[in-house]
Amino acid sequence: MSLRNALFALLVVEPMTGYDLHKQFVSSVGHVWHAPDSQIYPELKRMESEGLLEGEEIPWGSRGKKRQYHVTEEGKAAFRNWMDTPLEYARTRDPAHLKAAYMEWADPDAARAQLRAHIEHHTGLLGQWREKVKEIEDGSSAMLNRRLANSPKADREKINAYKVYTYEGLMSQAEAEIIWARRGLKLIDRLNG
Amino acid sequence: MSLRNALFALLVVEPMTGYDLHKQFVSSVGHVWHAPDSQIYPELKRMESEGLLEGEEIPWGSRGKKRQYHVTEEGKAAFRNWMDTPLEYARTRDPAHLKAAYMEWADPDAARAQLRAHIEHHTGLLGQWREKVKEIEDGSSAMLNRRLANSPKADREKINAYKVYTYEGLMSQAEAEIIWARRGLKLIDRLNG
DNA sequence: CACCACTAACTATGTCGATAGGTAGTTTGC
DNA sequence: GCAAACTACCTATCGACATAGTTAGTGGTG
Repeated sequence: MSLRNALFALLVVEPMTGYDLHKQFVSSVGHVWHAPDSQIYPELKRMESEGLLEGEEIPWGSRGKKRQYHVTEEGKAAFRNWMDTPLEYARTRDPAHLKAAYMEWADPDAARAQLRAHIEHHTGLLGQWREKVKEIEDGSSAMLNRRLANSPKADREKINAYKVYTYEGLMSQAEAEIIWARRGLKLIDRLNG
Repeated sequence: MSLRNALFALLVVEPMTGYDLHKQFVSSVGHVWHAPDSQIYPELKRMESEGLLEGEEIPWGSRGKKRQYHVTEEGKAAFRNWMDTPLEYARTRDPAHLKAAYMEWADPDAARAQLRAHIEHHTGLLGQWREKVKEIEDGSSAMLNRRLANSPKADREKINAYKVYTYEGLMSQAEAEIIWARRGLKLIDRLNG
């Protein structure tokens, strides 16, 4: 159900094609919800058939065409409804911590490599997110600027603030992972004297 | 593939039935990897057919019977191989942060309720994990004691240390989420002052 | 004008996981 | 002595995701 609402979040800003949405899933929303295009296209059709979206054929070049979707009132209501409904929490499935719990089975060097990869992975994410926050703060994000332009003035501060707030949350997750993995490296050293 | 390795992690300690494993997935391993019994039973069969496990019919009561699985050498090799192979990181799918990113669409009170639920959820987990760490530290966990008894003396310190280390990682994740959600509550107040 | 990257959309297959059942025997407690 | 709870195992269905394709038109570069 979250894919659907990620699509809503993008489409309430401005009408888009499946391909446009797909690109957003690579960059912006992709940071909190990833989806391949093979999931996006069928979901758009389903949403249209349920009356939550409306698609419009628009020409592209001389012979080409594309389908642009916009959110109906019913769709907006569904999105707001999801926003106002508390989440159900999925039970954990965390391969990195699963592995860590049984690390005595690993070769110490492989375990070190694993933790170093964990650090690298989260350092990479951290870098990306810092960039994103910077973009928001100095207003250089095209998507966000369109979103701000299409929104009532009163909402603009909120839109920025919640975006930054979200990225800060992701960043503190990543920082926690990095600290944890560094402690793990020390632990491996200690246990393998 | 992680379900398979979670099963290995339990079965290398001692032979178990599907039902025993299922119970472990509710309590111990379930904290890092959840699985319903409807996934466990077929996976055990698959692993047996691949020669990674061997099942043995043992009587239970007068007419009942159960199937106890133990890991073959091939299975142990497969587990060690997984332990020594770096993880591939799945792209994020985080409904809580997805929602937070578009919180201007929510009713402020609903958003507050959401964040309070987030705090409660993670506070609950934190409590469970603190308990688990205590159990490990004062040696009152039955499963862990069997595992320690079946392990070479040299490994016992490692087994305990990696378990505690894992729970500490989970705990710092939960703490980060709680801090983030508290900041969110303040932010909502400020923006809707 | 050929080439290539990009835009646009879609399909097909397989696994994973959630959910919700069903059957049969066993043990415990009142 | 029987109901309830637990042990044990299994199936069936559905949606979510990953992966890997296919087809067709567009726009820019050498």
